[in-house]
Amino acid sequence: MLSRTTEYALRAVLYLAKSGGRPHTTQAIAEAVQVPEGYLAKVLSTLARAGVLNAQRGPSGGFTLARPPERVTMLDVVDALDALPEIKECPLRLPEHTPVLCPLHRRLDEMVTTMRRTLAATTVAELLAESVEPRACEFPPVAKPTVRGRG
Amino acid sequence: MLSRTTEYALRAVLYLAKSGGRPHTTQAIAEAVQVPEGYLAKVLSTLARAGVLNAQRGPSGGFTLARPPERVTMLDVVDALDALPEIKECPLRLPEHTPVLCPLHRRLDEMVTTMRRTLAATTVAELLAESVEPRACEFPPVAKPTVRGRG
DNA sequence: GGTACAGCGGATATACTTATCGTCAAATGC
DNA sequence: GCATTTGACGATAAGTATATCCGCTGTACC
Repeated sequence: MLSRTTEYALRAVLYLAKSGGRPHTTQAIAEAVQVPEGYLAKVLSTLARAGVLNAQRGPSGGFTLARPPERVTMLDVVDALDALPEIKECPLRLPEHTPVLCPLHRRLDEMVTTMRRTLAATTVAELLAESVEPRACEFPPVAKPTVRGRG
Repeated sequence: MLSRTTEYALRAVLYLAKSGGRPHTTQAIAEAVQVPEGYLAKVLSTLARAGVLNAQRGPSGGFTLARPPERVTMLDVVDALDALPEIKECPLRLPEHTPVLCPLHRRLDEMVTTMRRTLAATTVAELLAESVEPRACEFPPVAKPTVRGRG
């Protein structure tokens, strides 16, 4: 339903929110949330461009949340990527379906709207708070001392 | 959100429901609902295999609805293709996320469930009934065109 | 049986999403 | 300045959804 890319982005944002304010590198996030590092790099860049994350280069750099978790919604993340379609006209472009959509596309539009509302109503902070009980959305331990370089 | 294939399928089913019980060929449907004929052929086959349509070969053959429109829901069509994901476990497969999902995926699962309910609650017959006229309670912001087609 | 119609199924092409890789540019510390 | 860290960006590959093509099979009618 939501793309894999969006799933990755949500996981990454949640991880950053949970891990406090200091920057985390792409590599660290990728290992923690189990997402291909090279691909995650692009996703994180997109989130930074959209203003959801801050990017900091150089030693002890990385990504941080651009706002406190209470002010980042799931919709912010979803919209940063490409996300939800707007159904504002019938794909057939029949004149009689504008501006009032035909019943089929009215239904579909309503579903999208409902999703938007749900996403907009849920902040990252809420997700974190809920995850205290039952057991948190823990991310796998990063036990392995990594060798530099990719892969 | 829903795939293009699903959109095609919904249009085709709606067309068949609207056009009465006699068989319609792939070509006729494709022209009517503006979908690439070769591709639609596969979609219609899938719908027939799923029991939503009946297929009849030979002269004056084609596709018909397998049940009266009152007993075909949008969900029947969507499910016939591949459609909505089931989010029954966290993609990270963390044991502590089963059987209770983490808050993130619980939200996503709820959204899918809501969509399913909406789709299941809407029959093809309802869509047809509504498409006769825009509902009285709706006031399009633009002057109404004189001629009105069907939806 | 023969012929025309229309769906069936496999092979192939195109487009978009997802993933990988290499090179560059900015930040930090010496 | 120079070396190192780390994100930015572009090119490319792999995978999946979408679309096209063509020969085959079942059906109706004569």
